[in-house]
Amino acid sequence: MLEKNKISIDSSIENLISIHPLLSKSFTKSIRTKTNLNPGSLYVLGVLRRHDILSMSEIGCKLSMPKPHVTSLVDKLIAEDMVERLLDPKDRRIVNIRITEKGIDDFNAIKLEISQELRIRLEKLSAEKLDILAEASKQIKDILIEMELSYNGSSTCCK
Amino acid sequence: MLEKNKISIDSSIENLISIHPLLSKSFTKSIRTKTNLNPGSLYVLGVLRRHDILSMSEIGCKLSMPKPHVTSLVDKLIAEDMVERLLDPKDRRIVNIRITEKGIDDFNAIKLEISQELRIRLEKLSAEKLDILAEASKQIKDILIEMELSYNGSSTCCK
DNA sequence: AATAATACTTACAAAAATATAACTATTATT
DNA sequence: AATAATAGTTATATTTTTGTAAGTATTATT
Repeated sequence: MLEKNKISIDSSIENLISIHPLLSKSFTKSIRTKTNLNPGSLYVLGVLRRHDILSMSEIGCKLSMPKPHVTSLVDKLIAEDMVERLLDPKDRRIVNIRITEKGIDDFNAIKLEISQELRIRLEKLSAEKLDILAEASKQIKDILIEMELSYNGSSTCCK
Repeated sequence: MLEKNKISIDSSIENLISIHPLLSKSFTKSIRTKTNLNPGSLYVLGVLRRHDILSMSEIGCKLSMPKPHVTSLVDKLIAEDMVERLLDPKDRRIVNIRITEKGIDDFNAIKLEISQELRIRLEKLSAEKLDILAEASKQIKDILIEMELSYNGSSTCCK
């Protein structure tokens, strides 16, 4: 590991640790007040929006949630017809969860709702900063998703 | 509002909504397993690390926490000598909280602890991606902190 | 001077997340 | 065939967070 890379890693960690509670502030409260889903169920819906189909274990792994919690969150989403259970024909122990059309529509609507306050604050930024934010947020999202995938494949997750 | 800005805002929101649970996954679990602070207390410590002194109301505002919760989280930090109460000489209703030297040291140590897993994953990234991540995360942090401040000044917060 | 508003605390209830153990059904190993 | 391992569920307890109401001390308003 090069010295230059170490510096990049250190400052990335420093920045990401600061970003986390700031984003949390932006979204968690709106999820509670503006939707009838709890935050956990919405995160499950979000990860299914990205992957379409995941087993119960994979969901728990990707969101670092204990399995029993995943069960209860998925139960709520099923009650709302946002996701559905599919039995895996190759291994009948596995329960695959797929997001439904309604789930996709609802998720998009919820995203609009919970981002209203953030949108108001973003509208006050300069055009230049908005450009920077759009580009930087895309880069971080892509890298985190890439890491999520590689992490998932390792032995430390979904053991 | 220009059409170009709208597009930047929409895609920023889309990206930030995806980033949030991915970061949450990275940190929340390590906070529980590797520290004896609950996540809330650590967020309070983090915001005090950035601002040095804040009143109880300001802390609650910046972290979108109900006041009674702030009281209990600050109590825990005081018990650990990480922060201290200061009476405001100009308005004796106000309780200002200041991070101590020990609080700063502890926070830095905790940051190292809770970022270990993330560090392992970051080390697998290419040098090019690490550069991008370091730069992008700094840009986002700066913009979110700038918004935090302006948000704080508006009438919608700390009412 | 009396009243209202503010900052904070205390007390309590409820929602959400976490952790653990026990259990069923299925698949893999021996 | 017997045993072990895996995927998921159920049940239960604990921690963390949220929300609300009431109360104290102080400051601002009238």
